[in-house]
Amino acid sequence: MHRVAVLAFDGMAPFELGVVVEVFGLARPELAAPWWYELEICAEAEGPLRLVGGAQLVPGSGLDALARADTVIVPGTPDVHGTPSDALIAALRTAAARGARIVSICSGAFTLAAAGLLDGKQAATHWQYADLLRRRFPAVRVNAEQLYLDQGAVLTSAGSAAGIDLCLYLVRRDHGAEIANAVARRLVVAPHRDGGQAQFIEAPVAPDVDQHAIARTMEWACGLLAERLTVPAMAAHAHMSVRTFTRRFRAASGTSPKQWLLDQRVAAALPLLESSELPIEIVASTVGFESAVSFRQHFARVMRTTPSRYRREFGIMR
DNA sequence: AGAAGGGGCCGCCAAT
DNA sequence: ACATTGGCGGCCCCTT
Repeated sequence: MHRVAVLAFDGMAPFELGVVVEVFGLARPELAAPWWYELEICAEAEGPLRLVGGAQLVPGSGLDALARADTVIVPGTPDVHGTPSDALIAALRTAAARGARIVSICSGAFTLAAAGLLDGKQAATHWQYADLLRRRFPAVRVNAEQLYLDQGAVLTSAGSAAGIDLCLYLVRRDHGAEIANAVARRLVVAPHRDGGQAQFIEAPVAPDVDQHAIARTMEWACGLLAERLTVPAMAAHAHMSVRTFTRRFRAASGTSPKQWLLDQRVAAALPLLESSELPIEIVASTVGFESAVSFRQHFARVMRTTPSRYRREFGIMR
């Protein structure tokens, strides 16, 4: 059993709380995980806390929850210019010193930084706040490029939705990709999306209706990963010229078709690495790579490890 | 490991 | 006047 404590603040947005509840707060008896999480929503004040949108929240516990948590999650603070109370800072420091995993979402990085937990460490935050975070806490190495960053005991994530990616990543670390993918499927989100926030800066809101056409072609392509898929073939499936297809594809997804394909192939390889003992060569060709060499190359780019190291870490035969 | 060949990406622009 | 399309070409990165 693993206790997760998530902090709630007066004036917070309910979404980030919801993300954490979805991933850690729901029972998942269908998943065949040897253990699951126990979630506590806690707050400094006894509440009721006001949430953006007008609802009120009565937290289940106080800061004492941080003293028994294995993972502490700090969502975005409503006030990026303010300073957390001494009590909160002390509770966070104690938890960290005890060995608890400390996690922030969006502007929650400000709270961690104020507690000194990010000194000398790399940290992700929402791109709008990156400069402010740098200025207020020069000891923090702000990285505005990544969706989330794993610094071992301290993990930070960018905008609110990147909190989903980070929470799924934690599940992957704890239970392996197969379980994490199952949770992702239940939430109907991508099990893993690659790095950058740049795509969202360029296209903050998903554009128009032909999103749908692109999505259908993506789905079609996912079923044919093992085949030799070319961009012209995908364009033909979408009934578009190659030029229009690549243009719409980028607008809808933030990447190019080929890049997306490669990422999908890597993602498809994860469960094979985890729960089979197929040689790397076979895994590579099964998910559509022409050679093990290029598989290793793209695997490293996306996952920042080698396939065999990944298998050793997350494989069922661990 | 490193180089050559080829497909993919995207800025540019004329045409619609 | 303005937006969208799709061919072209050169650079880039993937593959071999």
